[in-house]
Amino acid sequence: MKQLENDTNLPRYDRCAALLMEVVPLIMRVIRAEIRGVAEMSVPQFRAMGFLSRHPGTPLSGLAEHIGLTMPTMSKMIDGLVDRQLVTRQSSSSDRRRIELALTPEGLALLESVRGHISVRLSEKLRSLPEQSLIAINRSLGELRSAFTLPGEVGIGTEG
Amino acid sequence: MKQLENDTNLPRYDRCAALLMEVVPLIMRVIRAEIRGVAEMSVPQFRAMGFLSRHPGTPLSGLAEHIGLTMPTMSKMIDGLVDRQLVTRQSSSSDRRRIELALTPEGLALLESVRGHISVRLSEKLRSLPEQSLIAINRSLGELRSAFTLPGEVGIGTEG
DNA sequence: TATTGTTATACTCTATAACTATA
DNA sequence: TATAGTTATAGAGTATAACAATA
Repeated sequence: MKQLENDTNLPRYDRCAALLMEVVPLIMRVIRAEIRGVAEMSVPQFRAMGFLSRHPGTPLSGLAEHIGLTMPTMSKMIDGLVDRQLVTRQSSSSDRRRIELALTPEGLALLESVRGHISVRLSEKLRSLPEQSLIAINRSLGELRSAFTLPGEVGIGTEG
Repeated sequence: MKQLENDTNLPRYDRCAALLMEVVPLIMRVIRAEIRGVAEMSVPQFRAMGFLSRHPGTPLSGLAEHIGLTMPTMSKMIDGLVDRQLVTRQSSSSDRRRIELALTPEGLALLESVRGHISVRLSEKLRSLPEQSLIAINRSLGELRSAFTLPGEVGIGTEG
């Protein structure tokens, strides 16, 4: 079954996939622990706040869709963030069914603080690597981002 | 603030950290969706089975510690896997307080099946990248694995 | 009638505390 | 008394279904 023309690259893909299966959860754990520890917040909450920082005024339905949660789930999540005064929830003047969500200044500050803490923690781990490796890793991560970003989708560090 | 000797590399670390924050959750979602979709299983369940495939006979306490869950949580998780006939739970002959955990043949087959499906799904995403990039990405992932693997810790694709 | 959001309910995953059996 | 594991209970986080308000 490896005779087909398209299969010549499969071992390389397999190797890459196996490495991703191994490395990605390791790094995800660091990120999750930092979000929890610094802000007592789940990853989806953090992603939602990141999205709102880029798209203030987003309605609940749009946010739920972008983050990949149902509206009831997002509604409850926003309840909690509003209670913590990290997010504002305001009826739209043009369509009173809609609510426009945005970060409070405290929410934005917390978001930036968490991002900074994650960056510091990840950098600590990266310090063992030589300069030349970091250059290559940066390029590789940029290519992985292209490969895994669907049109309309966003990442944790940027939009959601 | 960029004049300090030690700071010359900081932007590179920052850039790398920001990319990780963005890329890692994207890939994690693909992996999680595949585990859920193929095996109706959570990521920790999948990791536990991966660990048992490498360390059959592990007691509950050891598994809980390696996966990073409490014993009650692991006990309930194993309940479910035993009910599904993916894991066996057998009292130790030398110390009857302990139970020795292992995969059933069905459990091992499911584990391998899920790994294959994840690999296929990740490979699909990687197909857009040129051969040369894959080589560099493989090298980069290997270095990231080194940087993020603590002694005794394991990855999803290998041990846990 | 369709859309936006909330409430009701339930299930999974997780934890801490209390308990049982064994050492 | 100490250890391995389970049971009891509780709190997030998620979903589907039913509901309310608005268009």
